[in-house]
Amino acid sequence: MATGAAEPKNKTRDADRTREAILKAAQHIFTKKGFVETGVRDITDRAGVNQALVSRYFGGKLKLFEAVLEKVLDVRIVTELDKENFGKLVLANFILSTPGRVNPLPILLGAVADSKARRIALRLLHDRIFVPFSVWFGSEEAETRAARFMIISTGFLTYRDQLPLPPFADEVHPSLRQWLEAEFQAIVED
Amino acid sequence: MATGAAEPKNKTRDADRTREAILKAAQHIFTKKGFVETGVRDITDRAGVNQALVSRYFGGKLKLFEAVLEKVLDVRIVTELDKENFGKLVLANFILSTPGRVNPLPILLGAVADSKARRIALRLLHDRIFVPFSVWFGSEEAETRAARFMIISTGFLTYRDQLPLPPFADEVHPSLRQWLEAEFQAIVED
DNA sequence: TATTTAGGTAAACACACGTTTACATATCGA
DNA sequence: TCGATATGTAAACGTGTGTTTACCTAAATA
Repeated sequence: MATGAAEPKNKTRDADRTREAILKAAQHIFTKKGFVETGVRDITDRAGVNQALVSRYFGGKLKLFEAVLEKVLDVRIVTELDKENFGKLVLANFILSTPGRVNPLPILLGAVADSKARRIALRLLHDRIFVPFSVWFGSEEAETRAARFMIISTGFLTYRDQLPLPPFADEVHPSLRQWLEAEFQAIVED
Repeated sequence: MATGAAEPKNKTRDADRTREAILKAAQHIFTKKGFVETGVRDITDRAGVNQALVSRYFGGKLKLFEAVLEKVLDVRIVTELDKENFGKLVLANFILSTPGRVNPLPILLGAVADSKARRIALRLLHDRIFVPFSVWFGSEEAETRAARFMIISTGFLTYRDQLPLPPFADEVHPSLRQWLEAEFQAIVED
């Protein structure tokens, strides 16, 4: 009761509302626990709906995962960047959490352990993140720059969320945060 | 037949040899498929032994995973480093594969999706890698440097092994390799 | 209001997988 | 040689989990 912000049960029957509730709950739990350790019942319990509705409305857990990714992967973020403040902007908008904006990378990374989910995540990662960033970086060594972005993002998020070693006792250590920002900035400058 | 280098069946009964065969097969498959997608039967089939022997000799899949990590995590590599050639040495000995030496990081990273396996991997990662590296780095910002090492290693290996995007068509692109080496070198220099 | 249909539910199903059990047999000491 | 023990095996077991089924009921339609 005190733990989660579970959705209240639908009193009136409304398929669209139910679908949205499932999507929202799924996004939350996939982010938190990863694809493999997230059960369909975890999602439907949180959404306050019946377990069968995941298969009915989305065609199964895997398709639901794909639907969550499609919903969350918003590439417009690339257009909001500028090379002057790339490091700061990326860190604020893409790596650290921002209220109102969902960071898709943790969900994507939560799929690497499952071969089927990974295939889906990989396709979206390529089309919605890697390619747009490559294009945005422009000509010289664009793919290498995009790879550097992916490597640092992936490494940092995995380290922070899955491998809580020092210096992550409470939050990101200032010196590490500073390094991160410089790393991202260097991608567009070096 | 043509695919794997499966162990031949033990003709003579020898518990030690069997244990070794299981460890060797487990190391191979854990590295290749990760903890979650590796089945006990996958391991025992490759080792050419009965499936029950994993539980009998190691106490279960999780304990076997721990035994593989214990066997593979060799910290002596830290003592072989020097700050002059840190980037080159780390890249050669710790990131890229070296014949005869097993890189423990992919096995460790293959456990992040499973909460129980992750706990084991995290403990060993801390004790056998993070702390030794921190100590080796020495005084100033040692933990931040160790974190940078972890982030870049983790990001690169995840990217290369789990998310094969460009520029990884065949092997590591030279410009990316060059960047990686410089990143590692900068950890001890900046 | 009577009928149909879409939305929702509980239970059962199917399958995968780690583990345990009961049994077989090679090895070795007395 | 002859038990005793260690080693190995096949089969069954228990459980977790995604999915399907059969059924129920509120909402919509005429």
